[in-house]
Amino acid sequence: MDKKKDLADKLRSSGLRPTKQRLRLAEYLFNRSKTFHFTVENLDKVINKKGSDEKVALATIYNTVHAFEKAGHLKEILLKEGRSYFDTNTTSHHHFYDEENNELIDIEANNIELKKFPTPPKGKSIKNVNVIINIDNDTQNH
Amino acid sequence: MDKKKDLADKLRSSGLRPTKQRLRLAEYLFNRSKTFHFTVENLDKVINKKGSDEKVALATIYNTVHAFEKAGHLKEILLKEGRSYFDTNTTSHHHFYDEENNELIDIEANNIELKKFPTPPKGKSIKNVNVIINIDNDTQNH
DNA sequence: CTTCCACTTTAGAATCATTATATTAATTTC
DNA sequence: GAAATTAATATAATGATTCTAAAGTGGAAG
Repeated sequence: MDKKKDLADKLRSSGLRPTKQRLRLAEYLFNRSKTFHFTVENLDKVINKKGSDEKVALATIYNTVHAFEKAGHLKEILLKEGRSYFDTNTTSHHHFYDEENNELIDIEANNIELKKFPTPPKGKSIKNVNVIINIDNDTQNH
Repeated sequence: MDKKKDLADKLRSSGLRPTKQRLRLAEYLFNRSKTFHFTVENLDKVINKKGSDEKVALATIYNTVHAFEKAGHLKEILLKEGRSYFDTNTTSHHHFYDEENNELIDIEANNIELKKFPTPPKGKSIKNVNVIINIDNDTQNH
C-alpha cells in the first residue's frame, strides 16, 4: 500500500502532476495486491458511485487512464471490439479470457513458452507477444 | 477459383441466400490464393470504387461480413481499438503485426508451439488460442 | 411462369465509446 | 504570491458500427 506521498512521487517521476483526480485514481488502481482488469466505464462507475465525495469528469478518467498507460503504469488489452480494457499488471504476461463471465485471468509470462518461434520478417524485430486463451464452460455431453 | 455456382453453393450451405451482393463480396473475398486481411472500410473502398457497376450499401457490407464470419468463412482479428479486422484465413493460425506499416502476416498454427501450457480454471476448457506478435523496425543504434 | 412471403438490401438515423474544444481551475515556477 | 503552464470540466464532435423502416428479391409452391 503506497502512501499518498509515494503515489505523488510515482506520478511526478512519470512527468505527471499529482493532481487530486490523478491521486484518487492512482490510489484506487495501484494500491492493491491483485491485478485489476477494467474498462473506463467500470472505473467511472466505482469512482463516481452515488455518495462519492467529489465527481471526477469522464473526460478526466479517459485522460488519466491514457496518461497512466503512456507512463507504463497500465497496459491495454485487446479483448473485444468497441471497448478498451486495461490491466494494472504491467509485467509481460498473458490472459485467459472467459467470455461466459466476461472475466480475465492473468497468466504469468513464464507459464507460457513459445517453441519453434517463427522468424520475423527482415529488418523487423519482436516488440512483444500477446497471447489470449479463450475459455469456455466444459461441454456437459461426455 | 470457385465459379459463381460454387460460391452460391457455399453460401446456400451456410444458410445464406446467394444474393447479388453476397456473391459479389464472396467472389472478392474467397476467390484468391493468398490470405486477405481487411477492415469494412477497406472492403467498402474496393467494392464501391469509382466506376463500379453497382454500389453495395455500407450496411450491407457490414451485414455480409458478419454473416460470413458467423458462418465461419471469415475470422475476426483484434488488433487495435475502435476498428474490426477480418481475415479470410479461417484455419487456426496466428499473426505478426507490423504497426509501422499496419500490416498483418499470417503465422501457421504449427509454427508456434505453446509449452508449459497452463491449466484452465476448473469447469472451463480451452476454446481457442490467439497469439499476436507485435513487430517493429530494427533499432539502428548498434 | 406467376404469386407470395420470408429474407435481404438500402439510406439514413441512432448509438456508443472515445476524443476534441473552449473555458475555468489548480500547480509549479520565479 | 503573481505569472505561466498544465489539468479538469462540461459539452460538442467524431467515427465506427448498429438500428430502423421501407422497398426489393429469391425461391418454394402452385
